[in-house]
Amino acid sequence: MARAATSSDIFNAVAEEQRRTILDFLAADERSVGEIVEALECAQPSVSKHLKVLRDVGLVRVRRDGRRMLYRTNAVALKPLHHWARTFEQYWHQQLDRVKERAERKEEKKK
Amino acid sequence: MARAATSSDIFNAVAEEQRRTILDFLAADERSVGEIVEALECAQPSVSKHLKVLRDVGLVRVRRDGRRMLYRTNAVALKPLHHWARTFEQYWHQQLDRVKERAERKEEKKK
DNA sequence: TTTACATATTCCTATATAGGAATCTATAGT
DNA sequence: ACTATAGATTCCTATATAGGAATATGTAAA
Repeated sequence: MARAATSSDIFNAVAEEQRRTILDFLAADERSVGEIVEALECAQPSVSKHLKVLRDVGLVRVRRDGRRMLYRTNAVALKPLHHWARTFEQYWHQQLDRVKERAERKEEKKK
Repeated sequence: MARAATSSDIFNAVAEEQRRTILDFLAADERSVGEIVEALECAQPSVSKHLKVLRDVGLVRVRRDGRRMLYRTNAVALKPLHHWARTFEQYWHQQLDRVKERAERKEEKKK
């Protein structure tokens, strides 16, 4: 079997760096495709394809304005990613604590 | 060009669901490959391959115990993912606020 | 040193890109 | 009705899987 489709879920969709950059760029305000192309210095068809993937998984919303399409990040759709990463917070605190302890024991020995 | 390698960064590595499940499973305690195979109901070679990807990006650590290999999640390596997702927190709060406002305006009209 | 057990690696195949080029579609202006 | 502009879609290709089967490697026990 091949890798899961990029548009099968948000994890696969944001695996591509350009798509993360697009989400960053569209987070605060809506922007046209042309503005994204200029900001990313990326070919227009590539941007359109990335936007389709992001649309398919609900990470961006679109509305038409004349002949331009205005895209905007749908931040809420990133919650599952944030939530998953967050479940590991407790463990990395533990890890840092262990590092600290070791450093402190070393200090003790010096004395 | 094809998709970036799964082992090119943590975002690509965790795009695969099985690999996320493995990270969940190895978060609290170290486990042998056999235990992972049993827990995931996944073929042993597949698990070994997933573990290699996770090792390559630093998401798991290994140590040998006799003829078993004990793996454990290196939670700290997930921080960049958490941090990136977190930058959108402010935006989804704004979104939820807008939804709330709309609901409240509706309530007002009813009266 | 055989034998058994635990993992890792190799080989194979179907599939899904990402990017570039070319083309199609839709809307606005004249 | 034309023409120009903004985006979307299609076609093409090199590349990287994920999973299954078979095999190799490494360690422990008899």
